[in-house]
Amino acid sequence: MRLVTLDHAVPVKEPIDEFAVREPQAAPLIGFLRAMEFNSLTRRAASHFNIEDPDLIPSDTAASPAAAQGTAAPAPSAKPGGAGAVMDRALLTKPIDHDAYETVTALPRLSEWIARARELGRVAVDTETTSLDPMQAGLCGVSLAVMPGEACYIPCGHRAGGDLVSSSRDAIVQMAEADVIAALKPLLEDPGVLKIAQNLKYDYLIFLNRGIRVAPFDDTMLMSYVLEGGLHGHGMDELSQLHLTHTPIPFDKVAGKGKDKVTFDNVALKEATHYAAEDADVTLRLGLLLKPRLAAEAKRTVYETLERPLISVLAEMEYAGITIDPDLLRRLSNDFAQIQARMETQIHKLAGETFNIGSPKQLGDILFGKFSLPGGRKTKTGAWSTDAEILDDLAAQGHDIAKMVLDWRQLAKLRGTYTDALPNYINPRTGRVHTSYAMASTSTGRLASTDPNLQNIPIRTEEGRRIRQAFVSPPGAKLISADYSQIELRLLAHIADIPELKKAFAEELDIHAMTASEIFGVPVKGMPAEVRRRAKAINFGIVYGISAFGLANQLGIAREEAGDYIKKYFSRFPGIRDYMEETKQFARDKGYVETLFGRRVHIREIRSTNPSFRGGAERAAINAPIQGTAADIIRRAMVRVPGALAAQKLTARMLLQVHDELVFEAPDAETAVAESAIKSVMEKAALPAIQLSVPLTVEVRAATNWDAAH
DNA sequence: AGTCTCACG
DNA sequence: ACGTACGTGAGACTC
Repeated sequence: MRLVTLDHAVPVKEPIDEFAVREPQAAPLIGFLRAMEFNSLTRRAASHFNIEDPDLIPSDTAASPAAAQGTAAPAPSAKPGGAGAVMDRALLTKPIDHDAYETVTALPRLSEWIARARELGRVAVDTETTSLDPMQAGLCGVSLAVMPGEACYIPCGHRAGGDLVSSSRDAIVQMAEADVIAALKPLLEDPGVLKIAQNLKYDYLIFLNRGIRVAPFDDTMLMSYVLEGGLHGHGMDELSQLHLTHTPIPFDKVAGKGKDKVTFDNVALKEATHYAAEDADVTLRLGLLLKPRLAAEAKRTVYETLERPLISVLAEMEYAGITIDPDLLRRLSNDFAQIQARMETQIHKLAGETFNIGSPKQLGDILFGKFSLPGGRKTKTGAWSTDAEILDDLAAQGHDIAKMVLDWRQLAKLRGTYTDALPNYINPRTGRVHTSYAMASTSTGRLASTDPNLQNIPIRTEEGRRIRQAFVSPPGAKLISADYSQIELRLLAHIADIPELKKAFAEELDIHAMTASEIFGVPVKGMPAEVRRRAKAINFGIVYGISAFGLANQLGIAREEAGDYIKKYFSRFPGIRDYMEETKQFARDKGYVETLFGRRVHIREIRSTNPSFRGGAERAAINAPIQGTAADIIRRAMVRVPGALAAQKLTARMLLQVHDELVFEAPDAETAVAESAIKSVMEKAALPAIQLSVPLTVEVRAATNWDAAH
């Protein structure tokens, strides 16, 4: 296997595969114990994180026939465990002793810990900071764990010493941050030392902001996500409870809560050590426990190709951030506010009284109480529902107040969530907006974006698109948007193996028009827009696990009519019904479904006796392989794009991911070359693991703002 | 803290 | 008879 360095990688001086000792044919339980025994404590446990092609790693997904295709390298041969000690469950669950943790306050002791990590070839790492935002956080200290129960905390930014203050100077006994960073950098970048962390992306950014690119690494949160996604959350406290039957010290316990809450730099060193070292200790134990399970449960490829390499890719994206134009947003907000004010006067006039339009309760009371308008529906808590669907109906019946409330609401949404909120996210140091991607929060393998959410920036209305225009490129550069065309329907055609759909995509036909033509018997040429619209809704519905109720609701037609459409669809494409039935059965049997790449999505309520819950679970089971495979494919593209750009000496940077779209920033002179490189990587992203029977098509465009580029 | 509504794919 | 289109996150209001 050839190991190469990527853009931000350090040279691999001793490429040892920590999995190399795994016995390929070991039965799951035996394999688990063996792997635990041999893998966990081998010296020099470097992992090949810097591989050029994520598919060039040993096969472990034989259970997933499709995913096994592309695994080129043979399974590694067994080799002796070497210095590996036996790591048994007793050691991993040995009681936590907070007093056994060391507070490291000077370089000689820190050097000892670093040497110990080097000897073992691995170390668990955790950072304590002053903020959940890693782009603004101050560093309070770093904790390390080398063996279960053997952990330390290295404070370097505390303001409260507690007992650990120097009596002569009343200063806190701690190393300077610069000295800690300088001492840790060689360790954290040492290719021969595996760094284990919980939600590493956070710590990666803390270190990246201080000039360190951590590598190689493992992430316990992501191991858990791959093994047990959909079954439970993947936070450290939950994992500790679940796997170690240990409840870590709650953060509130050391930092307080409510008005007494302080930042971690104000926590006294002794308590800080208890808390921080415990986190590293627990993380190490979780890593030693979960890592062997990845191989034993044939999920190693998913972890190593779709999760682990994405950590640094996402961290670099978040680090880069994106420029927004606050002046444009302010002008928009003012425009919207003026229009809203006029609407408000009108609405109150029609209502015959002033009330808070933003209060669903008050609005419901006016519409359905005071005026007794028809079409009232109650929410599950018994209040009048006033959502857009209800108001649309009222507006269609000629109730102008409903239309006005709808328009008012749209502007309120745009102001509250976007024009007024986004400027507050501009980082004062970088002048840019740095979202955070949650890697383990969805059941399907999608990412989620928070603080702010940049995956739901408006696009569907003209007013909304004006907000998108505020996402801009810096002078001399362009934004490049690249998005997969119809990726989920293409994957449906492949996965359910529907000849007509595959042919339509091969010929790049209008898929919704073709569907309409097939089920309604209307020629594509001269097709009324309404017919195509209905077919489009059906196509979406299929991907969502269609129901007559849902389709009827979406199209505003009778359930019987919707049922007829579905019946027609299934008789025209019987493979779709087969896929749905087989997928439901698979989920019932196994409790999970899988993507083409072997990502497992557990479906918790698939055997529920509650028909409503079970129905929901069945639709989720139908949708997950499609949505999840699309998520896997764009993850693969994201892992490869930075290397592909660097290989052409391009400085273009990936900034955002919006499920089927990637947004880049590139110097003007680079845009054409970058566009074609990006398109090429994205369209080939399923290869070589999966040879899809439909083409993947990516549309790319460059402009000075996101709206124009999309 | 829970509910409702609505922004996105 | 039942209640659902799949997956998210944020802001305002309410209690």
